[in-house]
Formats: sequence, C-alpha cells, structure tokens
Amino acid sequence: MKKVTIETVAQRVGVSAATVSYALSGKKKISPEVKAKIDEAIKELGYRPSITARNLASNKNWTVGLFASPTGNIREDFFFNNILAGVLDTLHEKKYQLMLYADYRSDTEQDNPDFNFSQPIDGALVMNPRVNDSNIDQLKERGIPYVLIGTSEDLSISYFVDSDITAGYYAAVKHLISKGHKKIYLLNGRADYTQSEKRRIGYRQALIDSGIEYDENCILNLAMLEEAGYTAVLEILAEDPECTAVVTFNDTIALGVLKALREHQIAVPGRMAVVSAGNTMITRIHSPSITSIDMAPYAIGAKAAELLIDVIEKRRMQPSHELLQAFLVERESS
Amino acid sequence: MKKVTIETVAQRVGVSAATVSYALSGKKKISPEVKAKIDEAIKELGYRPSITARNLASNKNWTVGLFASPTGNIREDFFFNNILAGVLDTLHEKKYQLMLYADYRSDTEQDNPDFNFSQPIDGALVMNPRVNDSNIDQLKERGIPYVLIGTSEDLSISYFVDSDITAGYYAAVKHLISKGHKKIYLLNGRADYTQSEKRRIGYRQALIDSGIEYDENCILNLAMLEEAGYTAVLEILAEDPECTAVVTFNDTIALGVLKALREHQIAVPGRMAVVSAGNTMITRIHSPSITSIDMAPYAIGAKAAELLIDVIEKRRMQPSHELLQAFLVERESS
DNA sequence: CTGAAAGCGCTTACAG
DNA sequence: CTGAAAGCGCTTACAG
Repeated sequence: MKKVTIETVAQRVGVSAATVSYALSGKKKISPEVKAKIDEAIKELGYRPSITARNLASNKNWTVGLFASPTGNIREDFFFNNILAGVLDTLHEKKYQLMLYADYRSDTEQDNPDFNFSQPIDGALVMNPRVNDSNIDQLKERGIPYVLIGTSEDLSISYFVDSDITAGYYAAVKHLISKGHKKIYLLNGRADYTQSEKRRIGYRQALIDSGIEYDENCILNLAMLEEAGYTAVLEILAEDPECTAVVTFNDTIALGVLKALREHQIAVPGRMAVVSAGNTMITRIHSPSITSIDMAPYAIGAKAAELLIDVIEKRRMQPSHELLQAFLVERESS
Repeated sequence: MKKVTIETVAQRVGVSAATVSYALSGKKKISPEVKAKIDEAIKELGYRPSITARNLASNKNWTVGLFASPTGNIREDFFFNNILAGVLDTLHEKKYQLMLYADYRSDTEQDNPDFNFSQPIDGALVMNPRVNDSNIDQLKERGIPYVLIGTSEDLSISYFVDSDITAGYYAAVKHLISKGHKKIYLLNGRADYTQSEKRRIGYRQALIDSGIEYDENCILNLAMLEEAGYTAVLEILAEDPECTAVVTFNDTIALGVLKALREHQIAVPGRMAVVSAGNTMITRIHSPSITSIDMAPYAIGAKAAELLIDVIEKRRMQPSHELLQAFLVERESS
C-alpha cells in the first residue's frame, strides 16, 4: 500500500496538489464543489498531511522547547510541575506544542550541547539559567528566540519573567518581625545565584526598615537539599541561641530544618519560627504546616510562554522583564 | 545574509552536497583531505543542518510523544514526575527527544483529537489510557507504534508496562491483617478503571487467604481527590465502628483520610490504620508518615521508553506485557 | 572516493 | 477560482 500524499488526493479528485493545499489551509478561496470533493477524497483515502514536509516548506514548526532541570531535581519538585502546567496551558491555547529537555550537562565537560537541538523549534523557554549558559549561547547562535524563566544578570538577555522574590522576602521578614522576632537567619542558596541575591536584598531591606541590625553572619549559603537545612539549623541553635526564626531559600531546605527541629523536640514556632519559599503542596501537608512565600509558578510559566509566542510571531520586539507578585501565605510554622 | 545550507558548504569546498552529507553522516568513506576542508567550511560558515529537511528525507524523527494527564492533575502529582524522569533518562540515553502532550480532551466532545499530531513522532507513550481512548485510535490509524503505561483490558494492545498492583495490595492487606486488623476497607477508584479492579483483586485475595470474610460493602469507589477520602472515612467511622483500617487507591485520597482523622482527633494507627499507594514524597513528609505501596514509577517510565524504542527500531515484534514489582513501605500510619 | 539527480511531501508566489 | 512550477534542505540509491 503506497503512502497517500497530497498528490494522491489531488489525482483522485482531478485537481492539482496546490488546490488541495489551499483547500486545507484555507488561504485561498476554493469553489464549494471542489472543496467538497477534496474533503471526501481525504476521508476515503485516510489522508494525513506530512507535518515535516509542511514545516520544511513553510519554515514554521509550531513547537517550543522547554529547557528544564536535571531529572534528579524534576522528580521531587512541585515547582516544576506548576511552571510546566502554566506553559502547557498557554501553548495549547495558542496551538503550539512542547518539546521537553531535561538538563544533562555535567558541570565539567560540555557534554553534547548540540543534542537538544536535534528537533526544530520556533522558540525556547529556559528554566534556571546558569551564569554562562551553554544553551543560551546555542540559542543565540542559531537565532532562536527565547525567554528566560528566572532573572538574568546579563542585560543582553532581553526577555525574562520571574516572580518578585525580593518583595516576597521583604514581606516574609517583616511578618516575622511583627511577631516579635529580632534575630532572623536567612538560609540562602549558593552565593553566586541571582536568585540568592534577590532574596538577600529583600531580607536586608526589611531589617533595615525595621531598625534591626543587618548582620552578614546571619546569612548562610546552602545547597538546595534537605540535609543542608537539617545541619544548618542545628548549628545555628548551638552557636547563636538568640536566633528565633529562619527564612529558607525554598521548601526543600525548610523540610530539613523542620525535621531537625522535630527530632530535637524544639517547639515550632514557639522556640523557632520557620518561613519557606515556594508554597508547594508540601507546605500545606506538613505538620506543622509551613508559612511560605508563594512565587506563582503557574503564572510564571503561562506568562513566559505567552511572551515567547509574542516574540516568535513578531508581535513584540521591545525587551521585557516581567516580575509577578510574590505573596506570603501564613501557616502554623510562624 | 543568506541562509547557509549544505549547498553553501559544498560550493565553498568545491564538492557536491552529497559529499558533505556523507561526511556528516559518516555513511560513506570520505578522503581525509576533503573531510578536513568540509569541517573547516562548516565551522567558518556556522553551518547547521536543517533537522526538518533531514527528517523529511530520511523519514525518521528521533522523537517520541508522551500523552500525559490534564495539567490540573500534573500540578500536584509526583507520580507523574517520576514516570517523566524515567522516560527522559532512557530517551536521552538512546538519543531520542520528547514531545509532551497534556490531556485537553473533554469528557463530552472529542475536542480536536488531531491537534497533538501536529508534530512528527516515531512512537508514543500513553499514560492513563481510557477505555476507548481516542489517542490510541489515532495512533493505530496512523500506524505509529505505542506503549501503554498502565494496563489495558483490550488485548489487541500489544505493549504495556505497569507495576504489579495486585501483588502490592495483597501485601498491604496482609500487613494490616498481621497487625491484628479484621475489618479493612478499600477506598478504591472508579469501578470502571482497570487500575481499581487490579487493586480489588489483591485486596480480596489477601482476605480470603487469611480466612477473613470478603465483603463487597467494604469497598468504596471514590473520585481521586482529597475531599473524597475525607468524607469517606467519616462515613465509615459513623456507620461501621468495627472498621479499624483503610487502604486507599492513592496518596491523595489518603491525605484526605488523614486530614479527617486529625480534625476529629482519631488516633492513627491506634484507632484507624491507613495504607496508601504511590509512595510519593508526601507519604514521607506527612505526620504521621504514611505506609504506602511503592509502584516504581521511575522504573515504569524507563522501561516503557526502552520498550517503545525497541519497537520503533524493530528490535521487538512480540507482544510484551511487563509488570514491575510493587512493594510495601511501612511507616507510622499502620 | 565522489557526483548528478531523483526524491521526501508539502507551500506559495506567479500567471491565467 | 485553479494550475504549473519552483522551492524548502536534506538523503540515498546509482553510476562512475
């Protein structure tokens, strides 16, 4: 059985392939009779246009790539789920498809940076951009439009969307201060992360605005792991008894903190209050439930996808740095 | 600036496009001198092969589609994350890419079932197959190979991988019986789900093997939501005080059950033991931590992807129904 | 070892 | 309203 192509349909009806193509795309008027015959032939023959051929001829793929985290992180990260859901919903609405790439680059070798480009995409969404991100270099080199999810310190990157993390941390620290806390630690991420810096600034400003001394020693830079939070809070407890509250980089670190506190039977929030960032499902499930900064991941994903499509379709040329509102959700841990 | 194609490179070097193509693919021997010149020209010109053109000419896409749940479910489902991670890792190893489709079909209208096929894929992975799944119909019609993640009652579906849920529930119920429970309820999913039936069989067999009466009234068919578990357990408590344990369809329902028990200050597992299925992160985080049946989602994803690629590459023609081992993880709730 | 040429299956000015 | 034809950028028998 030979493959049925647009030519097969055309011959069956007795018209040219061009006419069939126009009938399908609706880009030209086709007489009703011919149109009807074509539709019938398509049905009878079970004709399916070849998307690859169409893409090649029209130079358009209706596909967007999402550069995500390593799969190890994806496995236990609801933040990813929400961003993904936002991206998917927007793409669906705009009739685009999603290619999902996990991050397999090792820190040392550059692996095969070309690999992810083995499919044609019209644009890309980049999560967790690194400082000198090889994916971004590739994207630039190929002239593929892209939008960053997160903030870049590189001003040549014209499009990104992020949540207003600084404002979120400001609110979180203000909240703790209003509860009477005076010595608040920030369990931050790695110092060279833009995300860490944004947190630090909000934290610092809240202290200053409240007339509380800002002390760099109260900021710890941790790996984004439960264990890191676990050991860090125990250290603080041992070395600085005046500390009565911590704000963490994310929910995962907070989980470790709370685990340590529970095991050592330290009252939360009585002796130690805890505020996290992320507001993923676990902050609600956990007992005590965790006060957390919501960073609107779904909205970020949706916005980023929208912006990207605007760029792809040339509806937008101006640089755009969107910050979505972050807000504090108060729960039992503070 | 004109687009640089294989022809540009060929002209620069003074050979034919065919030679460049062969040099790139390595499918024919090319003299070292010519090869070197070609490599140089490629670098100088910044040539990137068009994947679309390559796909069209070679009729191969190196891409697999994953038909997932609606985004509403994806947002709070770690089970999905783990399956996804398994799929991605295997595809990466085999040099395939992933197109991710969320499920936007409404229950009533068939939406646009063609939409997801607007990109070329070599094969598909189908999660949560429905009884008469329109995606599967499409796949069949187009002759695209596919593998089901989950079990189908339709024997014409030749490939699927799932966990041995029946054995898992058998173990879970045996475990509860060994703890002295005699009246155990099964908070199951919808009765017309294959997955529910598999659970019921394991549950039933464990009771029978232990000489405990199997009572259909002890099986409730619920929606897969927290609220469903919440109200169900309260009903049971009110109507059948002899019940001292429940096994749930998944972690989400268990969450609702435990919420109800906590709010009514009912001791877990003292008055009521709880066992869930899924063993996602929340079972560990929750307090009390939740005994749960691990269904190896990562392994399922990885196996399914492997199987699919074997089918795509014609290394496998025989039907294959793989069942991975499910095992019970005992925690505080039982 | 290298090349001329057909072919993959569409789209889209252009002409009528 | 319809068609002939070029073009999208590759791959791959086939011939030499």
